[in-house]
Amino acid sequence: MSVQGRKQRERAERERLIVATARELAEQQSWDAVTTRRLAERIEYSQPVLYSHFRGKREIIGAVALEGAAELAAALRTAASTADGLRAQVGALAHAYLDFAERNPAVYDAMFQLDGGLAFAREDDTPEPLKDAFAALRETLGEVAGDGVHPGLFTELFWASLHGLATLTRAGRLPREHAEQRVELLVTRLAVL
Amino acid sequence: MSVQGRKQRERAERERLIVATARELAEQQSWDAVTTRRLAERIEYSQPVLYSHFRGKREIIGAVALEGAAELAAALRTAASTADGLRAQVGALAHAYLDFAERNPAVYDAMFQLDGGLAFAREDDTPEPLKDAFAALRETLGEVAGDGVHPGLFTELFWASLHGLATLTRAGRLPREHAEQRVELLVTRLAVL
DNA sequence: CTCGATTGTCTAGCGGCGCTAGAATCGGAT
DNA sequence: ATCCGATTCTAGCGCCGCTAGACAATCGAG
Repeated sequence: MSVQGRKQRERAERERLIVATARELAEQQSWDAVTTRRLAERIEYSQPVLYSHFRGKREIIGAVALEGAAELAAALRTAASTADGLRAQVGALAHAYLDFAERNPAVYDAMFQLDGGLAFAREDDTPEPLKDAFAALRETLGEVAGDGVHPGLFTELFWASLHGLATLTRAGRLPREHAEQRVELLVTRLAVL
Repeated sequence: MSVQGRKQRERAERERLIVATARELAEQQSWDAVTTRRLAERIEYSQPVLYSHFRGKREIIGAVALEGAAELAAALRTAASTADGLRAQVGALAHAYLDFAERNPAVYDAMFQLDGGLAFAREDDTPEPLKDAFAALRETLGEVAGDGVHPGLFTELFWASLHGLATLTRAGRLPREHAEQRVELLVTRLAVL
């Protein structure tokens, strides 16, 4: 009865291959270059095979986004736990966030710029990895929200600021030159230490 | 000799029509709905006419973006000049910015999310309206940067925060519910009053 | 062991996209 | 009235996301 099992494993493996290949192609060239034809060619299957795993291109982007969210959450927790003292922790958290966006631009786009068909904001059906990445931010930032300020709300604001810095920098709207100073200013001003 | 003049005017008029129609269609439906075919049909010319005014779709988006930048700059200046006191001015500025993004989502996308082929960051060839919108922010925000903080850098950070709030809210990533409180918190914490 | 049914994969094609070459038409100057 | 240059259009290229239907491989029942 292990025949079915083997098939299932092979199928799951192929799904991982699709997601990994899409991500790779997006990082190498851009999401525009990730067409169903090229993706199919790279995994050495025909186009329709993609549609037996995902409803369409959106869902593939969504899968990359979820993978990215899990990695981001882990990176944030590592950064926060490595630093000593509140101030350093918040700084490390912010840097880790911006580093992630800078080093994985395509994944970051999949998460926050493209339509990956992922639900949000409605508490219930937001995918777990995304909630967890937010939770990772909140664990540290909740400590510096200040008296009488809701930790969740404070985290949302801090996150939005990071997101703005990340996207505007990457789009060439903000010179990379003083990126460091902007982060420092953000941490100093927003966090109550 | 006014024949040439009339033709030039008609041509300029048609160009305005193209930009206005693209903007309208984008706001009504979405930028995805703005295809060269549909756009051509709405202005009652054939597709290639669009290419006698713009290099391609990107440039049309860029034209909408520039129009939007000029409007945003004006809205920001009006807001700042209407309020009394530094604190109120900064608050009004922030609200005006977010209102603009909320009320003109397609235009905002043209400016900051889509590729309109506009240069940035390199001081020299950034289009005038964009520099001016940034200048409008700086005029007010420069007053509250705080001692020893470069006004331009402070403005960049404040702008990035607003941009983050605008995009994440519009994408449904942040609940609209406490939007007001987030802005208040941003103003209170970032600005040195 | 055979043979129909089920499952999996592929070929081929649909409608729509941005963009362009070359035909057709128009309008002012001679 | 006729020509010629500018303007506009028709038609079509190569690509996109997606899917119907043909075909092959695999499995379970007789």
